[in-house]
Amino acid sequence: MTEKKELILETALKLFAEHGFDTTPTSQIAKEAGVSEGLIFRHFTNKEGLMDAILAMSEERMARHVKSIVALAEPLAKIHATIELPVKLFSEEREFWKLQFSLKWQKKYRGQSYRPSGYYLELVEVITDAFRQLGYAEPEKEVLLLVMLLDGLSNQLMQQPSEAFIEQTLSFLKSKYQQNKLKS
Amino acid sequence: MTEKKELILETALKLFAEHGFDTTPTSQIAKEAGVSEGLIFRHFTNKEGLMDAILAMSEERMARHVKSIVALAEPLAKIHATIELPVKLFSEEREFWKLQFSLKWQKKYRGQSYRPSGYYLELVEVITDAFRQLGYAEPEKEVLLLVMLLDGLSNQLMQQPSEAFIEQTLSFLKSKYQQNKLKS
DNA sequence: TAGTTTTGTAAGTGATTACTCACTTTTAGT
DNA sequence: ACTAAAAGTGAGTAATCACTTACAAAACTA
Repeated sequence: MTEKKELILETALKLFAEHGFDTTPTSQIAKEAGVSEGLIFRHFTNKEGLMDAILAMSEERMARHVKSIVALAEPLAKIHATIELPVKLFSEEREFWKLQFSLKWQKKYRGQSYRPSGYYLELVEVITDAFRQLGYAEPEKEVLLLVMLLDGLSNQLMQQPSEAFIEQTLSFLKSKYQQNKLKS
Repeated sequence: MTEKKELILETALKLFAEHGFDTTPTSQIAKEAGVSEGLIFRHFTNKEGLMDAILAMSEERMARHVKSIVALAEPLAKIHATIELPVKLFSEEREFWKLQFSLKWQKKYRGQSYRPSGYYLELVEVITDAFRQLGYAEPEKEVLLLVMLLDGLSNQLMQQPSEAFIEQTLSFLKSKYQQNKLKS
């Protein structure tokens, strides 16, 4: 990976997240990266290839996070770590995950490059088990509920809320999942 | 509203929901509507004007639903009706709401045409009150949680789940909000 | 029915776009 | 140092796009 190739990737990520894939011309990417437009196509074949390369980074990054959650011993700790996941993703690589989430709604990337990754499925399994261990009556449904909740949380995070809001929301969510709670 | 004008709106809605705003050429809209391309601009000035006209319909439709929820007497009934809202929206006008939700992620329509409508704010107020009446300790936070949950549910509904899945999920969600539950 | 407005069309137009190509420069292996 | 491959450039190009314009048909109004 040459320096300029990496620069193209970073710039494209930034611009795609900011303006969207379709509304970001390759000419602009080249210009802001300080690179000839032709180089983009030398390295990534076409515009979609550029997007695919960006998407490929997603798997790796998500893998790190999922691994660290799976490694936790306590089932409750796993659930709490999962709740924190969206916030962590957005604080680390805001542009990247913004793009990632917006893609879910685009037909082109549904079912193709953006299919649920293996790590996502692993996380679901692990959390299902965590709910089971905690004595929840319907662990599969609880996971679905948690997934929906985190989707919604990501939605909130898109709007750049304050640190205080995030803190508050997070602890409220966690308070919903505690040892001494009803598990009907 | 002439027949052809309405035809343009319907066709544009369908295509925008299917392929996205930026990736749907006005030429295709005209072609599928069986209308000359120029007529689109006669009626809606430009492509964005067409989108705005579609968006304008959103307020009216949402208004109907919110009004019927607000009219309910029991606070718990209000909450359950709110839970059912996304499913109702998607079953009635799938394409329309798909477009609506995908717009949230597009910079162009965040904060502009797609700002939280008055009806949304009214619903939030009403549901906050419902939670308060039910004795929940932090009604404002409960509403936020419910909003996130329904965002996530809408996400699920995008993937065209089975009737059985919807039924199951809905009743599970409702079971989380019941009179005899903990209200910490 | 004459006149005016509205609705509709077909054929453009200039700008923009993703992508190519012929070419030069840099890098790396021997 | 020689050479071949890889990295990089910049000037195209064909296609597509949103939008315009000149004009005709239809619908309303008097």
